[in-house]
Amino acid sequence: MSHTSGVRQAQKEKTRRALLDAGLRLLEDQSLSSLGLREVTRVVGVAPAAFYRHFRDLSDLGVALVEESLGSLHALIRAILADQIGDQERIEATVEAVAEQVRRYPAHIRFIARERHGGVRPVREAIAAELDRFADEVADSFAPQLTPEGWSAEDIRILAQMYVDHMVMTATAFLEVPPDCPEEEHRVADTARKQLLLISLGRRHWRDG
Amino acid sequence: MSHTSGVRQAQKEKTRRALLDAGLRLLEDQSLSSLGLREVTRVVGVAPAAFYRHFRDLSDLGVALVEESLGSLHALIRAILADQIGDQERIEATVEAVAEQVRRYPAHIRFIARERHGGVRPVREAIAAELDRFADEVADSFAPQLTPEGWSAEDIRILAQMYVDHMVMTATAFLEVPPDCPEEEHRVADTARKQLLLISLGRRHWRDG
DNA sequence: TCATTCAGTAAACATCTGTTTGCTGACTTT
DNA sequence: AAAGTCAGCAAACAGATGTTTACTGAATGA
Repeated sequence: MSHTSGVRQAQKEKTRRALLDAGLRLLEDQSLSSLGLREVTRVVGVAPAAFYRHFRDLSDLGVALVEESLGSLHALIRAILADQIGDQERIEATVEAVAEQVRRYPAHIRFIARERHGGVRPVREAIAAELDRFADEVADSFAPQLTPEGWSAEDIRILAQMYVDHMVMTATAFLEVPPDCPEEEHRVADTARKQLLLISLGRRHWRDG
Repeated sequence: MSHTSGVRQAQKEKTRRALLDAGLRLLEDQSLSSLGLREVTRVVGVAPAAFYRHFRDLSDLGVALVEESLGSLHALIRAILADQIGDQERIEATVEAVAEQVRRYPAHIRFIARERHGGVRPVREAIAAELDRFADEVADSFAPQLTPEGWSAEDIRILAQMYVDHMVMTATAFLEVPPDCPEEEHRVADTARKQLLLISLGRRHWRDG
C-alpha cells in the first residue's frame, strides 16, 4: 500500500512540476521538436538522467502539457455555455473570456497554437482529440435550441466546430498582439466579435438560405 | 556584366532547388526549428559547407520556402476571385480549388500550416505578411459589391480575413485526411462548403442584423 | 590564351545531444 | 530498528551538430 502523499511523493511531484514549467517556458520561443532534454533539466537544476524518472521522453512531457493547457480552457467553455443568455451577450462574454485566458496563460495558449500542427505526432493527436471533445460539447449545448429549428445533428456539429476553430483563431490573434498595446488588443477583440456576429447571423438564416 | 544564364548559374540554381526540395521533404515529418543543416545537405548529396553558398542559415531557406509555397496559392486565389459568378458556384469552386492545391502540393501546405505558428520568427513573419496580402486582395475584390451595400472598409477587411483564415483551415483539414480515403475527403469538403455558405448567409444579412 | 571567379570539397573545431550505468542516501514500510 | 524503495546524481558513451578553413577545378571574361 502506498500513501498518495508522503514527503517522498510530494518532492517528486514538485520536480515534475518544475520540469513542466521549465519546458513551457522554453517553448515560448521554440517548438517542441527542437527542445532538448538537457536544456530542460539544466533550467530546473537537476541531472539529465532525472528526467526519465518523470517522463519517457520529451513528447511525453508535451502530451502532459496539452492536457494541462486545454484543461483550463475546458472549464472556461463550460462556464460560457452554461449561461443562458442572448447572442449579443454571449459573444461579448466569449471574446472577453478568451482574452482573459490568453492574458493569464499566454505560454499555454502559445504552446497549443504552435504544436497543433507541429512536428511531434503524439502531441498533435492529443490536441486534436481534445479540440474534438470541445466541439462535441459545444454541439451538445446547441442541440436543444437548434434541433427543433430543423437542424440535423451533422450540421450542428459543423457549426460547433466552426465556433471552436474560431475560438482558437481568436486566441492566437490575441497572442500576436505586442504586450501593453491595448489599442491592438481592442482591434482584435472587435474583429472577433464581428466575426462571431456574422456566424450568428448565418446561423439564424440557415434554414431559409 | 554578368549573364543571367550560363552553365555556371544553371548548376547553382539546380543545387539550390535540390536544397529546397530536400528541405521540404524533410519538413513533412518535423518542424523547421529541428531541421538540421547537415541533414539537408546529406539528402542532396553535397558537402555541409556548400549550403552557405545558397542560404545564410536554415531560417533563410525557410523564408524562401514560404514564398514558393504561397506563390502558387496566390495565383489560385486571383483566379477564383476573377470569375464573376454566384455565391453557390463560387463556394464550390473555392473548395475544389483548395482540395486540388492540397493534392498537388501537400508538402507546401503542410509546411505553411506547421510554421505559421512555429518556432522560427522570420518564417512566421513571412507567412503572416503573405496572408495579410491575401486578405487585402480578397477585400479589394469584395469592395465593388459591398461598399454600395453600406459596408465600411474595415468590415470588408474583417470579412476578407475570415475567408482567408477559413481557406487555410480547410487546407489543413484536407491535409489531415489519410491518403486514399475519398470518403473522409468528401466529408471535409462538405463541411467546408457548409461553413462558407454560413458565412455567405451572415454577409447577406449583415446590414439588417 | 591566360587570369579570374566561385560552387563545391574535405577536414578539423568545439560543443552539444540522448541514453545507460552503478551508486548514494533520504524516506517508507514492516 | 532493520530492510527496502526509489528520486536524483556523476560519469561516461557514441554520435551529431553548425561553422570555419584552405583547397580545387571547371566555367567565365578579357
